[in-house]
Amino acid sequence: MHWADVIAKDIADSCEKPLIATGISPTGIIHVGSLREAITGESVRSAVEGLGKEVRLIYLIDSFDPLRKRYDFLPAEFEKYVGMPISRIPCPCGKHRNYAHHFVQPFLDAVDSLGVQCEIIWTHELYEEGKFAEAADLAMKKRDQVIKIMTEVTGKAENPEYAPYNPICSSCGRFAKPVFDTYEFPYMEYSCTCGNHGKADVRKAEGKLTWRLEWPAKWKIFGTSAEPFGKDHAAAGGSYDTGKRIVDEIYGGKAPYPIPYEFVQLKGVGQMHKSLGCPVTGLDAINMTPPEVLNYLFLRVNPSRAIDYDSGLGTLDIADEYDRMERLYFAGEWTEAEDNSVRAYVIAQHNHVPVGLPHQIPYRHLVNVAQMAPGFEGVVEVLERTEDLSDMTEGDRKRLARRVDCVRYWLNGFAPDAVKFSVCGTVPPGIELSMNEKVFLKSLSVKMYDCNWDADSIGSTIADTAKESPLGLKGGYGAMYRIFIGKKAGPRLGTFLASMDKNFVINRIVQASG
RNA sequence: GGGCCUGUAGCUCAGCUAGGUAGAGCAUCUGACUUUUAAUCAGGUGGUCAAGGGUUCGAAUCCCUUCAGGCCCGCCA
Repeated sequence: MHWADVIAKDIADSCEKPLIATGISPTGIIHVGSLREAITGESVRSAVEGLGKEVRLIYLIDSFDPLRKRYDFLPAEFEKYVGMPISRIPCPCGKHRNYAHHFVQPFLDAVDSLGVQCEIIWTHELYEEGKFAEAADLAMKKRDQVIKIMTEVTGKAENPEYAPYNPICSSCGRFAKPVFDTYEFPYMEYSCTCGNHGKADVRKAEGKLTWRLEWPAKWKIFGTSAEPFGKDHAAAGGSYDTGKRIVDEIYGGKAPYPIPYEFVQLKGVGQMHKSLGCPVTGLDAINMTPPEVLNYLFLRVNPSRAIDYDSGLGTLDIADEYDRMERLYFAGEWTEAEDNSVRAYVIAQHNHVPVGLPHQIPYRHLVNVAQMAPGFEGVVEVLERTEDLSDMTEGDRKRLARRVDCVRYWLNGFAPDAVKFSVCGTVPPGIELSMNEKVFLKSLSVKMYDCNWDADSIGSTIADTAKESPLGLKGGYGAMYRIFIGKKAGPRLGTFLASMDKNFVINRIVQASG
């Protein structure tokens, strides 16, 4: 059974109306790993839904987290915002409502395009609405017990100064040091490094629970039944362990069914980190991988397995594999070894499996075609030279358009040079042709005048001419690639040349043969 | 120091909570298509399932030990 089905079954068996929670802390640039969490959550949600249960997925944005430091990608003036909640820091680019929005908005768009059906919840709004008041009050009243749990679970030395709740200074807007012994609901005194003393109202957004207390508070508030989280939280003595006891002993609630997952690494680069910029951001991944394929990428392996995200040729492999699974699914026949992947394909649709096999264009082929013609219509034109596209549905066209965009994005920033080509404006300088090659090109140029300008005719004209030459097919093709794109190999010549102007092609051949 | 995860064909991974003769894709090789390159198809090669021990009629699968790699442990998915 696929892992998402196993988890879904457990959840469906133990909850009447399951609620899956997931979230993100948008303190910096969002990376591919964040996508794993969202997709894992949505996959479990749709699998539970498939079992006939009413199920919700909420997406919590930790918009009230403080900015820890001025990251390198932030302008120098952001130094002054360190220590403030990110919902109250201005947007770095000026186009969004605040800092949190700036980093999370593109990601939310991405999540939307992946078909994740979730309710977005902003943590800073929860604080403003006083949703955390009860938890904050309990945590403060039972602070001794909280500290006891912390030391017991983490095995670290007891810290009598441990603050379950951090007030925000009314003067400078940064998190300040709480004064514990005068606490009386709802007011908490504090003294700030800026010299200000004051009182924070825990019913208002005048302070924040620390992460280890906030997480279980969310479980209690929403009644979370399952939640995916990174392995950092899953470590022994980590925040899931402390949260489990906090929610039970302090708040009187229940911990969710845990779905820990391994981190995603970049192939050949290593671990990603939100506070450093990363070479491939979550947005890049979204832009270069079709959404359905990205879903599939995370679904095909167990959450416990680390993923090396390959932004190179691996992107093509995974798209091809996705298409193959799609074909198997609609053919209704596959081997046992493929069972898991076919199921991953189905879950990747989030209960919206197409009614019939979509019109597939091989992804690798698209990489070539996208380089032969501009725009989407241009691509369609080239494709139509060799293939009947009349049976394409509106959905097929949309998918193709999206894939073309992805391929272009990939070609621009991530594709290895080996797959890239562009038609040179003249015979590339430095290209030396042998006498045989020149003779071949000369006789080819003559035949090309009489050749119909379609892929098949061009292909056979070149093949026939090459076979008559001592160069043979291989040598003939090689010469053509060199004079057109300056490389030893390239896309199939028939379709490739057919996408260009006949006179241009002939002129080039004549030019090179002289 | 504590803990989690991983180790199956060159690569990416199924199979491990049904213990019963090792699987898929990619790559590679061969052949077909009277176009051998980067749109197709059909075949083939390829693994003492990290190592050792135990349970069993039988173990990739369950148990123990070891080795290797990755990662986490009051910020981080």
